[in-house]
Amino acid sequence: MFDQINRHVTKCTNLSTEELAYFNSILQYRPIPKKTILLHEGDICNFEAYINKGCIRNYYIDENGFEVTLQFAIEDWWVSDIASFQDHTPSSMFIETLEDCELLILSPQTKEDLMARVPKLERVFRLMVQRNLAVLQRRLFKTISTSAREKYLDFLKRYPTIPQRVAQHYIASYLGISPEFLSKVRTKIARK
Amino acid sequence: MFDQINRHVTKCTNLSTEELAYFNSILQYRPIPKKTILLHEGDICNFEAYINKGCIRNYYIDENGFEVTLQFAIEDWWVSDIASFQDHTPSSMFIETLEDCELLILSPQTKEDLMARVPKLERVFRLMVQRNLAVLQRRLFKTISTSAREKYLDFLKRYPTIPQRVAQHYIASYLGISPEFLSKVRTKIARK
DNA sequence: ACATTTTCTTGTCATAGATCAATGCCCGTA
DNA sequence: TACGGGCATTGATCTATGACAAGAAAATGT
Repeated sequence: MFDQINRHVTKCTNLSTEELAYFNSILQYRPIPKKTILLHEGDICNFEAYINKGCIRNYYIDENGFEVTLQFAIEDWWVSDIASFQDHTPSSMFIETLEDCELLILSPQTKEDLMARVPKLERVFRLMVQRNLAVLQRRLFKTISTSAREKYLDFLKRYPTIPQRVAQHYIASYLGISPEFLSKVRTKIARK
Repeated sequence: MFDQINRHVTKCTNLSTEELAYFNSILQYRPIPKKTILLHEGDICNFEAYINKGCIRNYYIDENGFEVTLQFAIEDWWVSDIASFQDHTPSSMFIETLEDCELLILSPQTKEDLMARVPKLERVFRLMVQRNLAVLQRRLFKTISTSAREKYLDFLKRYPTIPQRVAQHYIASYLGISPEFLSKVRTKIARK
């Protein structure tokens, strides 16, 4: 059950058996059914969840009720609203399971304890956030500078497994285009 | 000369006088004239720079030669291409001074040393990156979900001092709209 | 297997914003 | 004081994408 997450965490540092055991002991295992909203806008995010199995997205809802998907997360990813989690401030996003999931969860307190007891993990988490940031920077750039078609093709290249797992209108909301237009883009691509 | 950066760094942790002294001793002071390109696409970013004075932007150039400004940075901010800096991989962005600047610089090696010697700073830098990430998440959301007008008004609210310091076409490239259209948006706002 | 809901497609029309071109402005340099 | 080069503005088109509507297809539960 912890194999996957342990491999993940030790990718960029090495931990002793005791450290790993401690780490695993504080993770809370939670199976969650699909279509469950784990975090509502306005809530304070009290989890940082490693996905052992399943698929999750987090998204915003704008003033007109339109959803903007910030991220899809699948096996071996973490999901959270870091800002809300860190500062205990109300979140402005939603987090929702798209499939039945198995999660390994850190609460703010256990994470603090963990960092205090295994300081090496501070670095691991920093690197994780950095990677996240780099990915998001690139995405903003692409969002601003390319057409719907290119964004979709780029998405397929980077996340080839996602389209088989989630409904297309979610992908549209990730790309920042309407579902109808995504459909048109797809038929055009298919025709060629 | 180090007052500002020391206040900045001790905002979320407290360091002993020796730790601070060590930190300051490894910072490299560099005055840089305006319009200097500090990092070219393809280069490996070998600095993480704290801005003591001045204004900097980093930006991408797309396949059609259009610039997309990722970020303006002024006093009390850090600039770098973290991904390139961390992994020693070629950067895909440019970093350019917009005014004469005074920088305090970390190289990858000195940063490693610093982290090893003052582990508390690991946390400080993680929090910095997290904050960055949260800001960028919000920006992506706004970029996707709002009109040029709203984005501009939002920009004015969040960064009220920037417009006085940088040319308008830079702001347009930050907002992801053409300079001409920004001009039109502005006149419309002014008329009301 | 059927009914109901959700998702996807296709068409028409509307619009925010891009592109291009022309003009004037400001500012640094000689 | 004049001149040249970037900037900003304005107006006239053009285009990618959105909005709406209706139907087809696929998924879901009973």
